[in-house]
Amino acid sequence: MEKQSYTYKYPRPAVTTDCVVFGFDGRDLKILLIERGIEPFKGCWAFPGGFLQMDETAEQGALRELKEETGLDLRYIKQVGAFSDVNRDPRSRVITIAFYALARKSAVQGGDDAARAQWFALNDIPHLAFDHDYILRKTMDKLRHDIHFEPIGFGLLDEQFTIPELQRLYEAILGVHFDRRNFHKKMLQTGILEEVDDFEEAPPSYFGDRREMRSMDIGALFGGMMASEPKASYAARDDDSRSTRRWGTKFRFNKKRYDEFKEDNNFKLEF
Amino acid sequence: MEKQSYTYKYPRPAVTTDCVVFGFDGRDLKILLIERGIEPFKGCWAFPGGFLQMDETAEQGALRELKEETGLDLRYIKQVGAFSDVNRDPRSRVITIAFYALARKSAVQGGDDAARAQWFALNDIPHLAFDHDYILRKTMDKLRHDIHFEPIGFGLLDEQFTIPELQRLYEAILGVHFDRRNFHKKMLQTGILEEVDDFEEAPPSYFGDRREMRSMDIGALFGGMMASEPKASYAARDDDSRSTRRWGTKFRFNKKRYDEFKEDNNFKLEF
DNA sequence: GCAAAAGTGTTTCGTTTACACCCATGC
DNA sequence: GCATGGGTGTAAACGAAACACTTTTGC
Repeated sequence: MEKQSYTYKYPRPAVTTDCVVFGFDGRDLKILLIERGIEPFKGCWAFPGGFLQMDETAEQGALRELKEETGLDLRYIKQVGAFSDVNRDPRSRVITIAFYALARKSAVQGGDDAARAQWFALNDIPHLAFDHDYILRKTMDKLRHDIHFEPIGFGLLDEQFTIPELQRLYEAILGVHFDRRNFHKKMLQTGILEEVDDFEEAPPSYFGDRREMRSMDIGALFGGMMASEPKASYAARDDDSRSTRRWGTKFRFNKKRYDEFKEDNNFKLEF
Repeated sequence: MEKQSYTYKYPRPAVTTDCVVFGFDGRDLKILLIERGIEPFKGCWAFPGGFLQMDETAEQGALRELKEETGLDLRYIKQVGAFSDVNRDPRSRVITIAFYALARKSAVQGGDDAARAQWFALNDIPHLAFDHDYILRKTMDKLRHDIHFEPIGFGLLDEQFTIPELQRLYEAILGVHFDRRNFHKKMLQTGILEEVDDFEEAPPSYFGDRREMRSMDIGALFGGMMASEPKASYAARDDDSRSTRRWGTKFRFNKKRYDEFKEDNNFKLEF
């Protein structure tokens, strides 16, 4: 790699990206941090991130850095905003564009590929490098706000989850407690959840079709109206010796229903 | 003018700011645009904005450019976000940080200091330079969202305003129609408005024809939409001793009450 | 006098909240 | 069988939506 340099007529700030990665282990909301190996703030913890390259958007840059530094290969991030305080980096003028991302439970529990990446529970965050404390506050504000309007929670759970798991997540993010029954009711009322058969690791093709069908039926039922009972008959089905569980019902997020729901509500939805 | 240059080890994108300035003339929501005098997009309309300087935050830069280009001296802007598409500027890699700002009615009607600045009604926006069409869409989305949670409307009206004026503004922003009585009630019960004595410096007929304008405008606007019911008319009884106006009650935004209200509602308020 | 806008109160309806019981599971 | 957590129904309270009449002002 030969040494190059780039010259401009006017001074330019450097531009970096930072990514606040949220994870949820079933109890606490967590954040993925990197221990800095170089000055400034060597030894401090910071968000994964780095300098933006010329051929990538900020989103792409944030995802690339995230992968490089933590091994996490995510798809979806959401911009929090640009942070441009003049002295936020002691070396020189650096503007950062911050994002947040959601990692599924399995990613949180699966080890960290990167040596110096580590998950921290939200109430146990160390003092962070640069203005990352401030960025974190702003990002939390945004997450707490966003979760009321976008199906964010589902990005933090595995594809299949139970309503109580979802509730614990909401409570962890918002720091409040919901009534079990009302939460359950409200979530189902939106119609954006579809029930999933209990078979966690069903043989692919044989049960695959069947699960698909059943999901559609349930979806249609909920979409219709909730006046009375989703008393879906658990009739003759499922005599399986090991899975006679009548609770622990798994659901999954149905994007199609969500989009419809959004339109029906003129894009003003609330969770 | 001496020629200088700045050299960096790695390439850097240029960073600009852009400011979407909203105004409201009593009828339409408007946006302040600048006609570009140079390439690229010479002759096209664009948001006021320009290159960020090294000693100012993005907010400061946006306000500075706004003042330089339009004469508007505002205080408060809100960040929309960074736009970083690789090819959004045909010249080179330029990232922009976009903001929106709110200008009071009087600023809208007061002429534009800058030769090439002009207000455009929202439904009459020309095709804009760069990705400003896209930025505008995103900014509108954000404004429509924000107005439910922050006392944005008041920044677009003069310090004193009537409830119907406020309602027209909300309707212009959100593109919906509210019931007069419910709107009135809801706004008052938030407690963040305080009534202003009628006799306070009513700036006389300088803007006298504004009322006329307004009536006409409203008539035209509602011509097809007034679904129901101003029923019978009643004879005017002029036995009232004082012919002081019994309507046209002015209110003003009470920031202190607003802050209290916000706390009472745990910062989750809705308008 | 007439048209158009502003101000006000009540009823209806739907949503949210509060709350109790029974069933599965694991120890 | 006991503790823990999951699943469901229902009534009360609250807030939002629908809705009519009266007065002021300008012409």
